[in-house]
Amino acid sequence: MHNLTENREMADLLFPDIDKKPEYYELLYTKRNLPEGAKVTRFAPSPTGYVHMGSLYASLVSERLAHQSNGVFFLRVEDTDKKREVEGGVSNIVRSLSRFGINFDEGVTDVDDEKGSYGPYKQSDRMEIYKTFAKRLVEKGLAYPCFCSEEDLNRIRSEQEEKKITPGYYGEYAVHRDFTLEQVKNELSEGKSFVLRLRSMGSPDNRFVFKDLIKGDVEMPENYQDIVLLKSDGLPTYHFAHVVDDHLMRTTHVVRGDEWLSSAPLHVELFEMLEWEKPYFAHISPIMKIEGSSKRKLSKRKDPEADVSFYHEQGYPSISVIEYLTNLINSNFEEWRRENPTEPNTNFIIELERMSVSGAMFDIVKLTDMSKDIIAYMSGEQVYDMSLEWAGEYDGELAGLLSRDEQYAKRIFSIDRNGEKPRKDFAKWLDVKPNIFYFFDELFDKDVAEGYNFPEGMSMEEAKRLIGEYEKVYTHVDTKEEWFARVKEFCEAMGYSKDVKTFKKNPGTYKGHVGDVTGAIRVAVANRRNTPDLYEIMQVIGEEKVRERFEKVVSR
RNA sequence: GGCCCAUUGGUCAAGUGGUUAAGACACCGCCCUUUCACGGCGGUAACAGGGGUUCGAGUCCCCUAUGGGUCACCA
Repeated sequence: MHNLTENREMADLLFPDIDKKPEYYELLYTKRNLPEGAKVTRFAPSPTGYVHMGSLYASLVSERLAHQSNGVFFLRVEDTDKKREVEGGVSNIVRSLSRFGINFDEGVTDVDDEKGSYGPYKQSDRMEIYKTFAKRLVEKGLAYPCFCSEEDLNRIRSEQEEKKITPGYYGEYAVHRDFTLEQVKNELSEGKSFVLRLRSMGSPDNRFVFKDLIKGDVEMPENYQDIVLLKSDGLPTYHFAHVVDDHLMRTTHVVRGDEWLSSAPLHVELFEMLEWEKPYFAHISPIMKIEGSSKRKLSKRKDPEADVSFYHEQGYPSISVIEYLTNLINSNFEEWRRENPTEPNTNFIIELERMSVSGAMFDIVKLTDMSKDIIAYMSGEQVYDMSLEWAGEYDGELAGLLSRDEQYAKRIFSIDRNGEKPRKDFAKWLDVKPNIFYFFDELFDKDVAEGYNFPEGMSMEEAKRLIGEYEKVYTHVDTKEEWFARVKEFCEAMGYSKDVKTFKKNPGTYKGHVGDVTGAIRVAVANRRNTPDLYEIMQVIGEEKVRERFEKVVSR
């Protein structure tokens, strides 16, 4: 171990341009003045632009934690790996999250824009800060330069593998750990680049208890690896940046994927070396996907549903996705929702302690079900607005039809929607077109061109007979009751029973029952065997078109 | 392989030593109904296995199995 003056000299040698002291930053980013219990959380993606379902999930937890406690939620961009960066990535992330109602109080707002007084919020703009703290670590003898090349490291690794011992840079393998000032000077004068490593004081034999808000108390060995703090390009590693940033930005709760749990001992060591108060940690389990009989993490490469933009494209209302995820966070959400059907989901208080410690399987069927419920309770007006907005982006033809006659479209969406038991035929806006196409002649004609879809067992001849006769008795101005009474009357005239029960009692005496007759009419009008209320449909379509459609069948 | 985490029905999950082991989705049946859907009622279905501790264990301990995470100058 070197002495104090030598450490100072080393620090100046390594960071000649750093003139600020850590104290400067401590004063610049003072403790936040927040109400008791307020949580400060963050979302810290790398700017690839891609937002994974798991990231949305984690950011939702963070966002709720902050906002339900009157705290602060901010966005920090972790762009310390230049290879990963994607152009437009940042704005894409911001846009994706804001679509889901996740908004930031502070942090990066766009490529070169940010708000808040704890910035910069982009790690690449914080170089001086990292170096200032790195320099302090060197001064304290807690960090040192390492001149190993990639080949050197590989050599060490293979030797360790051969000996079947834990790989890594530590102990006798930490070849530069005890380099003297002179030796360092020599390497530097040869123009060698270096990485800055932590001089770990831990030992694998020392165990400690790590407190995690979700996983509970986890007993783990201390960190003893001299991990890299600053890479040879001068940028910090995740570990170092996380500790420095979350301290300076005064994060109170670090919520992140549990893939970080195993490096938590390292982070703890760093916080302690820097003599900082540790934030609370919450490591959340990944969202899984079932494939055959095995579980695995929802994968960016294999699963389209892993990318949150998938839901936007399919037209799942973002609130559906959020409520589904909220239910995954705390499963008592469903119960709460039943008791509070109209409250915004943000009124539901999430609790980390109630989160599952193991990974939940992503269940798109359940999401679909929840989404149907959510859409079912929207007004026709809302459904119109939202599907039009979606269509504007993804289905020009549908958008055209919906905006051609707004009143007409709104009447379509209002069918069977405002009662106690609304229909649940849409889970996403992609479902709209196949369910309303028959209201538009051009789509209907195209559909019918491929053939009519009359009820099982009904011949085309019989269908033509029924429709031909029905055309004569159809009275457009009937009320719903009159209309249905007339249908029943018509059934008897045509040899069908006027209700299902009568038919079932004496199947031989009838050609069929009222359901078959209405089925034929329904197909003539909509070419679908299942639709919302038939009377309403005919009223919306209008007498002229209804008659045209009857004719179309008869003249087939 | 080392370290860490997990394991309640097909899925999400309640449950914190004494329960007929909730509920939701899915599935099946019945009812309602002009069809389908909606809705209502009901049903099938679970504590990974083995040892302990205890009067008593899904709940506590140990072992095994299985699954997951992590072991980079990536985050």
